[in-house]
Amino acid sequence: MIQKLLHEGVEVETSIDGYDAANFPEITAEKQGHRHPVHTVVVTHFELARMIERVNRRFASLLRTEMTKLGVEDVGPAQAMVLLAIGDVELSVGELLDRGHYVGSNISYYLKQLADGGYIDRVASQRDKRSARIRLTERGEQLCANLRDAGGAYNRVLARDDDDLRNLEIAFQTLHRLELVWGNAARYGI
Amino acid sequence: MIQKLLHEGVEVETSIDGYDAANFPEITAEKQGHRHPVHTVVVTHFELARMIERVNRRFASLLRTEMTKLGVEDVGPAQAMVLLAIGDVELSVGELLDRGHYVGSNISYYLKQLADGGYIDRVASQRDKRSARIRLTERGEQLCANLRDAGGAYNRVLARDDDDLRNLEIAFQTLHRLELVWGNAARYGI
DNA sequence: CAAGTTTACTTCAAAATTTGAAGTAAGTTA
DNA sequence: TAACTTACTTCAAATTTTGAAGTAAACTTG
Repeated sequence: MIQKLLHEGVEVETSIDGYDAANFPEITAEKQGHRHPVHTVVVTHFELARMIERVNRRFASLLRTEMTKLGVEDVGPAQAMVLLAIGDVELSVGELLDRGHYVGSNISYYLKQLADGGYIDRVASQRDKRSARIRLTERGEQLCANLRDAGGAYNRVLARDDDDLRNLEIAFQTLHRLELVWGNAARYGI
Repeated sequence: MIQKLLHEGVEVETSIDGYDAANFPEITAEKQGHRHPVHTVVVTHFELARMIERVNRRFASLLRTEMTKLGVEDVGPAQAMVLLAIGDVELSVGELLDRGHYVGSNISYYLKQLADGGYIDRVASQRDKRSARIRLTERGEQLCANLRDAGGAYNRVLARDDDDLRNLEIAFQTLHRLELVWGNAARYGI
């Protein structure tokens, strides 16, 4: 029964928290013609992608707001994400590319701005002089720390109890699976 | 014990599928100083956001590839996402804005291109002539159908069994919660 | 070890996307 | 009916992303 649905999408049941299928007419419309009456919706490949796109947009604008509050003017949210991706370790540009699935020239561009703003240091590796080693400066660490501070409030709202923790874990790992599937498909075809 | 962690992040346990904490040194680095030895990582607010950003990038490039395969040249993946957001119903620009949390001028811009390409029809509403009613044309529906067709393969890979289904559901709903929390925070402050 | 290849990144220009301020025209309200 | 709000559009500017070259160091192979 479920197998028959796989061409169409992924059968799921509601509902976490305030979520209500009625908010998603475009989804509920797709459950036509199968047997479960209520509290069963079908999440397709594209539903997920659209959700991810929306959530990403929301987060970017949130981050922009936080940065404005912090008085950061010289770099934008995209660059801040790069800083967070670097974290507290020293790494090469290539490693950074892997971390965010960025395109090379894109990261290069961001790193230039971040270096100009004094948020990172770049040193040519001793072992391999082609490879630039990147690390946060005091200033970069400070910005990350401030952002993480501001983020604490969200962590508290999002993770109220064990159920939330479990769900966040599953969401994280499922997204990772999407990342792999979509990434491999891009490289080798599905 | 968990409550103490909430300032830092969300405690979770591994692992779905091929996921291995070793792939995420930036996360495992954060589990310093708490008691679980292995298979326990901390997913912060920003870990999730970065994951979402990455997955979104992957999907966009996948979509671009699919569209190239289909020979679609006149619109890009962002516009295709708008088409998918419209779906098979007729709606106003405002409703579309809500569906994707777009900015008005942005959607206007996309709709112009989609209309120029013959993918959508816009008709002024009879009841309220300010309001444009949008709907897919034959051509728009065809593109969506083709994309959905191509997407079937991903649905099959992603949803192999009941466990997958459950996880995808939870991921979807958890993302929806993120959407709400991040969105409300943006509007009212947290 | 010289010549060619690959790797690791950078640069630049062009394209795509997003934002924000200003505009228009229809509806609503006082 | 004047003022305000809503629903969108337009345009210019900013931001982000792509893609094609380019550079220089490291490998590899005859």
